[in-house]
Amino acid sequence: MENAIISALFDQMADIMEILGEDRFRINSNRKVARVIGDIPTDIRDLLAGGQLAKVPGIGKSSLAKIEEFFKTGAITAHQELLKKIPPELLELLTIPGVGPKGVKAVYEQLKVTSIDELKAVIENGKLAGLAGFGDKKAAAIARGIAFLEKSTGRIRLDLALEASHLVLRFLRDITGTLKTQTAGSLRRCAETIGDVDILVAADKGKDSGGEGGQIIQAFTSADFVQEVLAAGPTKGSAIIQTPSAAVHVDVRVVPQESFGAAAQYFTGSKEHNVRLREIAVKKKLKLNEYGLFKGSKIVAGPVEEEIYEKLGLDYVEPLLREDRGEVEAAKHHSLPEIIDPEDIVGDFHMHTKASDGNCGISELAEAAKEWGYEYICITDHSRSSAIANGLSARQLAKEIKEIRKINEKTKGITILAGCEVDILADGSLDFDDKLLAELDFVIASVHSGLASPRQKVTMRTLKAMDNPYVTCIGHPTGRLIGQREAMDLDIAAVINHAAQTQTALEVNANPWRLDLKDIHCRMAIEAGVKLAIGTDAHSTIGLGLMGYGVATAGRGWATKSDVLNTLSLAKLKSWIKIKRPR
DNA sequence: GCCGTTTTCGGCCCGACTGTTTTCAGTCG
Repeated sequence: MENAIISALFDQMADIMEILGEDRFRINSNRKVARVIGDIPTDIRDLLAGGQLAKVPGIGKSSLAKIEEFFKTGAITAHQELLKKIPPELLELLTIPGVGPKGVKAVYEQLKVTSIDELKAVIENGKLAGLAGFGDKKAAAIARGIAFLEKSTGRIRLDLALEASHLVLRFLRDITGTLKTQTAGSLRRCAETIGDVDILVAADKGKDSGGEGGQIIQAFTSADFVQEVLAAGPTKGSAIIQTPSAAVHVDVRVVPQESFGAAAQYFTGSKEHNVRLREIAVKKKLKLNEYGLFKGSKIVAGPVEEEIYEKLGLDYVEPLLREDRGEVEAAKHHSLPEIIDPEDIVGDFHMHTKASDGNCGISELAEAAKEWGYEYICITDHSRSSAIANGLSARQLAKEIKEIRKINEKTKGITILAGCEVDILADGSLDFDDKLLAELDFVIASVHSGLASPRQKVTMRTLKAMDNPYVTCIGHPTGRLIGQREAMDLDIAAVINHAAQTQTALEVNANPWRLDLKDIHCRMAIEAGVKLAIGTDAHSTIGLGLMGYGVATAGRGWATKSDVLNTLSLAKLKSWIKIKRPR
């Protein structure tokens, strides 16, 4: 699938045009095309052939022609023409924090710098500081930016960002002058990775430099956990903080209480969602910024986030949906989904005990799950081929099933289902025979080997597994590990179609390393009528607490309660599973 | 380059912080 490649080409065209100083609106158009293509879950080659690509907002005639050209020739002429104008290595300079297109242009034209190493050299020999518009401080800031880039791993996982936010929130709430706090940005939207953690503080006199704002930022930037201060003004502080698990970039913004809702809206983003809202505001002769929605100088909405949407003639959009993926139109036409809430979840389908690679027993998990208010859980230890995870043999699984039944009889207040995370083998067959699988209440089938195999192979294995009447669900369907391992090259459209045909659920693995299916694939599955099964893949009682990440990912895919299997009562769940099985 | 419930042409979102500046450009989100 070439979506990612084409998206990157459009982004690169925008980068080069920025360095060349071309028209910013045309640059933005290319950026938008790149983003829109990146958000499309299916092969755009198919959409192009079917004529649907021309209808996608943001992709106009010119971009469509470029995409067609790419599929015909494997390249885009306009892109190659742009590449002739600058050395391609120059683009890496744009990744340095503090260096933008103008800076790149200046160092290239005046100092012949084309790489990060060459940039380091002109910082050291003082030539950069001598450049017009630069200076000692700016050179030092760029040196810090390079150092940060070299040690940073880029965007961080959701759980690490959440940990950092808790640390900072606890600190800020104890400061005099803090009236309210709120997480914003991509963390509030539960994006799968987080660039920096945004935290909002409501304070009196936040806009005055001598007021609470300055004091709050000062307290934040001098806190023990702060490793490096990147910026500190009266209303905004930016710092790298050290948590027990990671170094995290945190931005704190202080706003007056009367602007808190507008600021929450503004800083939650996404940027693209906000642009859409501000466009609507302009059409209504209003102005929207982080201090409020204004008619002239009069504030129309500000303290409460919901009112911003209301006054713009929109239904309230949940943060999870704010990605400019059709939610603004839906809010206008009152057709937003009522997305799933963590409270809707009544069970967890995916967990491991110490029989395979977990570290607690069946009863312990059941007792812990009761605390979550669940009606049922399903024990799903690994099968024999997952040797590295101490997978169970057929005999061991048969024994575990008996043990689960016995413990279930003694356990009050929750039902323990017998399941297994059975390996999908290289030929698409399963690790256990149907006779044993038929003993289980719930079967997750997962690919754990050969993830780098060609598209046809990994797709075939997954489709074949779904044909098995005892397979309830495909576990972590794409196999990705965020920031560590690429997803399998799965034909996701084929998998979703087959899941719909075979009454097989697709897992949303809630582990923040996985979040698999991811949001846009969840949405595609839902549109095809496929049920999602959210599982924590817990290896301990603590792991049961990961459910929220999975629920958020499904919500980002526009999932409602009825799209998710583990919102069903036990009786309804059982009859759903039965439909596929032989009578 | 894209788009149209004020437009098929003429617009296109908004502000904070920094550093290098005598009033603002660049970068970021």
